[in-house]
Amino acid sequence: MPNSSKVYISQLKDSVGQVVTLSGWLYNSRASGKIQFLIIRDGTGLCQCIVEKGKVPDELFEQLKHLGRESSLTVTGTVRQEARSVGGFEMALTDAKVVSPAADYPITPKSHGVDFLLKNRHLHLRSQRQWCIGKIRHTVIDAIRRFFNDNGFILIDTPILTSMVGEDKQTLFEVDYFGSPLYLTQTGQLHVESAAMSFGKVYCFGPTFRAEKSKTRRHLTEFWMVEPEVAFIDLDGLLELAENFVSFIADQVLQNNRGELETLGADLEALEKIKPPFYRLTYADAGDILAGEKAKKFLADQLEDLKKQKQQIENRIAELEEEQKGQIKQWKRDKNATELIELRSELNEVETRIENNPKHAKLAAEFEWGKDLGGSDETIISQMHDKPIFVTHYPKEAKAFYMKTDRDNEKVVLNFDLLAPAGFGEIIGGSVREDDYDLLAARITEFGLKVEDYSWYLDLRKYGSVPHGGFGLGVERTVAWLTGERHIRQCIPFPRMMDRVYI
RNA sequence: UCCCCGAUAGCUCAACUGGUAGAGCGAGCGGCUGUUAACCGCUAGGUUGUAGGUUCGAGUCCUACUCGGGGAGCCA
Repeated sequence: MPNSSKVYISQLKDSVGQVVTLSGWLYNSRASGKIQFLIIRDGTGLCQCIVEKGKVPDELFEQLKHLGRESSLTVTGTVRQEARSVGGFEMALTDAKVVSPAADYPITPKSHGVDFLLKNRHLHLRSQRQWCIGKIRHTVIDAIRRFFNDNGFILIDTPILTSMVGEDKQTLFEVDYFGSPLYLTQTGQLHVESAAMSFGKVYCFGPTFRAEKSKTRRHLTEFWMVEPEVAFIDLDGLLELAENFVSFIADQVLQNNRGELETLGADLEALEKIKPPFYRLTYADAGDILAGEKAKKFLADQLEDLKKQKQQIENRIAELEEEQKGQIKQWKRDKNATELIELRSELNEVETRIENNPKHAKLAAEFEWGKDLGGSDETIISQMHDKPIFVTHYPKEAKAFYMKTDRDNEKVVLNFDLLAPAGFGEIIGGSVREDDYDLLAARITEFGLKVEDYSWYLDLRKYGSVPHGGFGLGVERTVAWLTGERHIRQCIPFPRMMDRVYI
């Protein structure tokens, strides 16, 4: 290569008019006789490269014409502004060197099923959608650390191997630790509480493990969670912290990843709305909504809507199928076939929702004070709002032993869940912790746990106990919500699901 | 643990009430000087998840199993 400077695609705007060199992979290519369009990705973005016959050696022209997707290569050319090109810039090639040719790359620019993509996860990470999500996940994690670091919180690394049972032993992964059982942590909370008594404001951030047998789009067995814990704070203080925190994350993503959000088709307008204050409901309020006319009407309207949608899709399918039977041009026939495939998959989804709607309505109508809110209940509440919703003061019996009883109403605890709007559901769970030694010891016993096993945890209530609390935010759920990705398994590079680990 | 749905070409999907498997994409070859998941022509590509059953005949019906998807419970 001649003396051209090496640049990244993200910096092309500073190189207009100059001859530069890019290194990357062939994302896609189109040939049109004497001109070729190569889309190259280098990790920072996409760039269209123009290869004109006569401007490069004939041999190279032919080589590039037959180069497979995801071949690695280095290209040199002149950068120019070009509105028609992805990213707004393109490169007129004068030279290129294939580093390593690739053939038969399994992932094509057309649609693929989830199973296929997960089996090819190591390659799928290269595709646009995963790349955008990965960049946003990076911003989310960076925002999480920055928010706490800039607000006087100290990072505490809690153990991954633990003997403590935070919530329920059945949902823990057991590990053989030199002959005796130990568990993969499902929360750093208990440990982080002790650190809060030293530093005041702390947080832990790491992977967490749940052996829940949940096969849904919002579950992973291994996921990342950040858990702040603050001494001398009450429920209102926690809610305020949580809404500022979540708003900051959303704002950072909007500032740094607008392009990625657009590529993903995220709802930017909805994201702009994520600003304090969030909605505040008590568990009792939520119950009234669920069991009342409002939710009933909401779900009935939704069902009507879905049925209308279904009818429309079916009509269109019938129309197209009729057309396919007649005498039509081949290209029209192919186009219809593509549309039919899309419509059928849409229809499938709408039908599932129609099927689930009455079930969810029934569960909501059967709301009974004392039970925890179900996943579908949270979805309904979430769908009824356009901003995140706090649900507070759950019944004591539905929640963990460490949550502080409301001194004004002994039946409920000072806890909260934060539900993301538009049907995404829970992204945060948190509470004020029981800080009274005797009450906590009694709760431990009530839960069938041994007080001896929690002696160090109880010590925190023995030596200078203070009101304190915290919460846990799920990174993947947050990323899924912000990006509009329907399944959280797309929001972690290498997802672990129940009975299912690919690479 | 329970409920619903599915498995057909490398991928995404068709095949009306049982009649002998077809598109698009991808791959290969050719055409086209501005393409945007380009387009056009040709070629190759299948023991219809496995095992059994009903039938003159099974991708289609029945049974069991395997694998996958969605949801409930539980949760971030």
